[in-house]
Amino acid sequence: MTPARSLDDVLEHLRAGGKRITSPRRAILEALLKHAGRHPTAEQITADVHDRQPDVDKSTVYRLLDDLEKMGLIDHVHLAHGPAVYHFADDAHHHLVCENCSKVFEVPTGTFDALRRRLLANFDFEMQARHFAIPGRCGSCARASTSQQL
Amino acid sequence: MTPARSLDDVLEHLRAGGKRITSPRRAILEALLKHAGRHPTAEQITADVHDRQPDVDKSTVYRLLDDLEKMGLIDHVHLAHGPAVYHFADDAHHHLVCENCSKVFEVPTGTFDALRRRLLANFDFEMQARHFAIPGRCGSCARASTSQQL
DNA sequence: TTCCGTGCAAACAATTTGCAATAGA
DNA sequence: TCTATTGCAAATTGTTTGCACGGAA
Repeated sequence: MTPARSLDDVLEHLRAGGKRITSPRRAILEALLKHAGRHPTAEQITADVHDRQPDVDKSTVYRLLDDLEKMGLIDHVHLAHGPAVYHFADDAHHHLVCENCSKVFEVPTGTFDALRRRLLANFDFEMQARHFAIPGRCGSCARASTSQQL
Repeated sequence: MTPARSLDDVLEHLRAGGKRITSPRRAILEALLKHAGRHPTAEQITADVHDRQPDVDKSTVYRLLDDLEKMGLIDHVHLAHGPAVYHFADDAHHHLVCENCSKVFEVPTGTFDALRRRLLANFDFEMQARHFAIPGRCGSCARASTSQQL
């Protein structure tokens, strides 16, 4: 996957996919790029767009996010609860979410290779955890709480 | 965890927790027990209850499911998409869901021991995957589709 | 001139909540 | 009696959809 991390880059991908370049799309892409490396929700992206263009509707944001995902430029991830978050597809990683403090930790995809092989060998199942975070408890929350198990 | 798989058993747990025994609760528990070993949704349980007592509201079902979970009698699991499913807590296992055919496969919790240890050692993170299924593709769907990767 | 893309409003699914009436203990 | 529990309706959250208008190509 060629990284697509500049506005021109993504616009080019859009054009190549037969999509039109519009002002809402520019604004959404700029917001997305601004959040690169983080995990923005559709709502956060929409809020960002609204700073500049208050009339852009959230449905437009969702529609473009869908398109970008179909084009393989971005991925969505469901954290333990709440809305999906988005990140660039070339920034491949898996996610751990603390169910207590909601912090998100990124781990290299290789971390799951052994499990992936085991599920394939023992259960004939091709794991695909890209879109779902692994929930649990981060170290500091685990130590902070003397309470019962999660 | 003492298995609680008979109506009397669960009623006893409820009483012990200071809860009242009511007719809606009996019906919900009977439906739950009838589905033991499967993965019913709140809606399926409600439908079941309605066969006998059409006036029981789904909010009542949700409220009892919450209570039972707080008491440690049942667990909920989020499959890849759609509603949560419920199963008895003593029937501990993890879930694989095929994103194509939606079939659910149960795997022993031990399957994840190595990953659990690795996440703890490398990332100071206590994995708790009980409430979330691992999505992917089951063998037959993987072989059936000559299409692209998930 | 074509359609694609858009804002708007409404629909959606799953779940939660407020509230007054009811019924267990 | 006394308060937990219930049905009902409405609110919530995150996301999707139908539709007619407007603007990119």
